[in-house]
Amino acid sequence: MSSKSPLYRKVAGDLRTAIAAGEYGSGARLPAEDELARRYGVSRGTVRQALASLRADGLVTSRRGARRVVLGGAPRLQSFGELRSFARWARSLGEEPGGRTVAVDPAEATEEEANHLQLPPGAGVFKVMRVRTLSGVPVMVERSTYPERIGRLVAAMDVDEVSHSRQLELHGVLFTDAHHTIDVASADADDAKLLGCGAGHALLRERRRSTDPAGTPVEWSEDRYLPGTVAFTVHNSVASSALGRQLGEE
Amino acid sequence: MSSKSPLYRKVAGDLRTAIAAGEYGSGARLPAEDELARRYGVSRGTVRQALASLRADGLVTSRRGARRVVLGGAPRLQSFGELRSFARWARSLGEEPGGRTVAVDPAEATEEEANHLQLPPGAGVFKVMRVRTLSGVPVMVERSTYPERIGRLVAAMDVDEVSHSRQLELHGVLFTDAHHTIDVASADADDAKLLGCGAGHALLRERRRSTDPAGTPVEWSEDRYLPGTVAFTVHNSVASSALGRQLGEE
DNA sequence: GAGTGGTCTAGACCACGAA
DNA sequence: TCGTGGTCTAGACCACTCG
Repeated sequence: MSSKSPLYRKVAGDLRTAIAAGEYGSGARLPAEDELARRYGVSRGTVRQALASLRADGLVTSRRGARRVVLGGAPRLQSFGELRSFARWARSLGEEPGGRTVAVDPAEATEEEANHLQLPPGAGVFKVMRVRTLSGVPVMVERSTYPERIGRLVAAMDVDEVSHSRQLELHGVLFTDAHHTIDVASADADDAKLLGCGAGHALLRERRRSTDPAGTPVEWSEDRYLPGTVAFTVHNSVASSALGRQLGEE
Repeated sequence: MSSKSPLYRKVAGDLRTAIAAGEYGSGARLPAEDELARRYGVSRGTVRQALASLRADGLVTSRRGARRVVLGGAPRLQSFGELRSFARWARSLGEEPGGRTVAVDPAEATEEEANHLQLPPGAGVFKVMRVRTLSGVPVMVERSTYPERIGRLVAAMDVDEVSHSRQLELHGVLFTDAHHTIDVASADADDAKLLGCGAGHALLRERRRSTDPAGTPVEWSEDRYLPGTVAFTVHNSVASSALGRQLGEE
């Protein structure tokens, strides 16, 4: 039982489990911070850190003067609570992820690409197109642009490699932050062929810029999903929650 | 200058301003926590609270051992960093929001509605349909379902009232948490007429369940946007960031 | 090895909610 | 009024990064 993970994780994990198990029905009040601190033999600050994480995930409310209340947890689909690769996300839903690389092209970065990857205009990049499947069924076309160093690693991978991000991790390339933009796009000829829909068919589009722990951009990607196969979910709250997430800016 | 807002807000605000003003170029390193604490005459904990908020918004990285790095901030579109009403969001972009109520109907909650609003099956609700405009151009159809008490307040409002949420605030009804699901839907006859598109046209759909500070559901809404008029943006990071946001769960 | 962020403690005072 | 969460302090030790 040697635990190398922080205490607040243990506390948060226990509370998540208890909530998931229905020990606190929807609308029930959580124990007070002091009570939890006593129960776990930790300081109140540590308990608050655990609770902040539940709050960020939209599992509980919190306001001054009243105990925290358990929110009726809707089942999560593609939650943005934490950055996760397609493969890891699929597996967490009990689906079997797949992927096949359709094209790998060295190229010079367009102005937009150079901008997103913070490279000089015309710098060398690798463009990779992949079909992603869930249990064998094509659901998404992924077009990623990588800086040269990373692109080389991707280009060397098997075309049927399921998780590029896993492989890149093994080479010391980490994806730790991402900024996503979601809207609707129209299927082009490639999309239509790969997804088996008509050209011009509307697709759910997610564009993503991922960075490593040092803040260096490592990937610029555009994913197009067949409608009905996935949905994205996000939780939100007004300014001034526990431990000061989110500011407000008016 | 009597400030009733917390200290960490002041610190966070200053840092945001400095970053926005380009005082720390993209990739630059922020001052150390101790340095900021000394500079503002506050404790390190307070500085960390401020920095956690920047982290949550995707403005900076943070990892043990190295100074925080400023991320190249992409311009935000419809950011989910903080819960904001359509009207407030539009104004923050310099657009002029508008809205016209098309229909208000008392009804019995369907099973789905009762579920989302945590009401008994068949409870009385109000269903409200509205067209939302940006600078006079229709961009979205909003179908909201309210519990009876709140629905009555909405039903009593002027059909041209721009911000229902603002009015509800004045009546003591607060929206503090929301859970969003984003996908693609197809325009029905109402959508087509109100948005001026063809029936069957693909729309960007956001479904939302909002709750008040006590965790009581106050609104269940389905918004359908004309593609190209708005996009949603979200920021994300892997587990274990400053002040323990997000857990990970494997 | 020095600097830095991550975790944790043990206090304190205040603002707010509920009884 | 009393319990509760929000804010804040002043320390401490450790794990990690970087020169």
